Amino acid sequence: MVRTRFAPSPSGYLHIGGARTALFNWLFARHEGGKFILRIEDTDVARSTQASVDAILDSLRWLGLDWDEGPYYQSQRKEIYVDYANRLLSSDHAYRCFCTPEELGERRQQAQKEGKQPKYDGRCRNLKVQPSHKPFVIRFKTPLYGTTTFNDLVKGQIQYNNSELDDFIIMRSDSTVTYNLAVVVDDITMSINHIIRSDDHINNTPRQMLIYQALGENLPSFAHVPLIMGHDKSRMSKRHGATSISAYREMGYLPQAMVNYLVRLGWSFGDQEIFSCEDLIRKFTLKNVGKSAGIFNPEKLLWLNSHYIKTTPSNLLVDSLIPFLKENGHQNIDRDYLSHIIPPFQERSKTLKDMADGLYFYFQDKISYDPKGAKKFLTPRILPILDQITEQFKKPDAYNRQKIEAFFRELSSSESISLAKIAQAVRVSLTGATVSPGIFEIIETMDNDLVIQRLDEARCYIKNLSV
RNA sequence: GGUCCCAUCGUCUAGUGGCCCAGGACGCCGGCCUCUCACGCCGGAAACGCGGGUUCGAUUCCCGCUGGGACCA
Repeated sequence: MVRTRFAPSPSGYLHIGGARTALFNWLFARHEGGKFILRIEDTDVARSTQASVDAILDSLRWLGLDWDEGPYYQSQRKEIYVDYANRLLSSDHAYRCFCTPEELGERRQQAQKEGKQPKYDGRCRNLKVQPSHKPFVIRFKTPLYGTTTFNDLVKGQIQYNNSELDDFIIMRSDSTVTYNLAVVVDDITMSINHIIRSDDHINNTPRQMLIYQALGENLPSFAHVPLIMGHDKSRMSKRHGATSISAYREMGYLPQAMVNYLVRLGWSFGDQEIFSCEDLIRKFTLKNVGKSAGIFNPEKLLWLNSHYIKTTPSNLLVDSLIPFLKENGHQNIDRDYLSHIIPPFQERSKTLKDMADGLYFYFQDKISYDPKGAKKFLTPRILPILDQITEQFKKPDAYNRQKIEAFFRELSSSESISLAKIAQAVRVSLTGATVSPGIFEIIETMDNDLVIQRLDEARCYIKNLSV
């Protein structure tokens, strides 16, 4: 059975790149009917926080990436790592090194001066007599000759000369183990057989393979997916703007949009752009993952978001939307009513935030007029028209879209005034703005009393102008 | 500096020797629709980094260069 894992270190929010790695692992596991395991790499105590763990788990759930096991925490597995380090020591695949950091620093400088590789010179590799009370680190005994080769599921054949690899440290003098050992021990003990991770780990792979071999374990398959870059082709960081999943959530993006965007950045299925989750699980294979790094493109993400806002049934959108309305100060929103009024907004909102902002006039007691709009459209000339419209809407059966439109068109011809002028005047009266969804739809969905009230207010406004 | 990875429109990509004077999508430009703004629809500009091979024929295979990136130091 396929077993994949996502192993973030909890030193901040889940970022775009990490989310995509998690997504690929999840999709691969789901596609293959395998398991997806979550592991928290929190060995760096100084930078790891519980708040980060919570944030990461929260973002994964939001994206819909559920895990089958874990989260396991590296910080709780220290004895296991030490045990494995000792095994390597006793099987002569590792050795104690007593060189001090100062000595190593000197030798490195010396080597650089002579134009040599600044790698460890293997001085303690075959020590006859070991000092008894000096601190030591444990180094892995890397083969001096030969090559380490693997067939990466994304990149293809990759080969390293073992002579290029030095005797790297697997356990520090304070008995904490280094990254390469911890990862391998975790992946072995958690039976991970497909390691899908970002390609900045490629150079670690041969060292990790050597540890697997020294331990007599079967090698997993490796798949290194390219990194996501910022617009300037450098690795994504804060200075490229919003990079965390939670930031996009707060800006009003939908998880489906995020997933769809992320998966298409580096993976493709012919010319298809839109994928449902089920579709992705069915179609996802590593063979279709591209080899080259991709640049994060916020415009395309925004387009996908607007697509999903448009196509998601309104009743399924309200729960995600309500927090944004609350954020804008609107409380006690009726879900059914909300679901009833948002369809025209779905057509023209790029984010849930946009939508919440656009809906304000439904929920705000007092609206203020856009100055330019009021000046241009709320004129004495339009007053008698607004009077007639107000009268019409006092009739209970007037609030039907077809009837509203028919009435407006009649007015337009009988009063010899363009429909645009009438519509804009009513728009400003009801919404305060010159931009909104179709005015007939607004009248139809807005509370009848509120329509009358706003029209009254607009008429008062015009009357006061002429005084 | 060493090791490794990568290279099709501005961006994401399709393309696995002839179907490609290169297809789709975002963005951009123009038009249509129209009560405003959007949506939608139609149309347009826009790419195979360079140089050698291999081949009857290379975007597609091989080599070199250049460029970008990652890791280590």
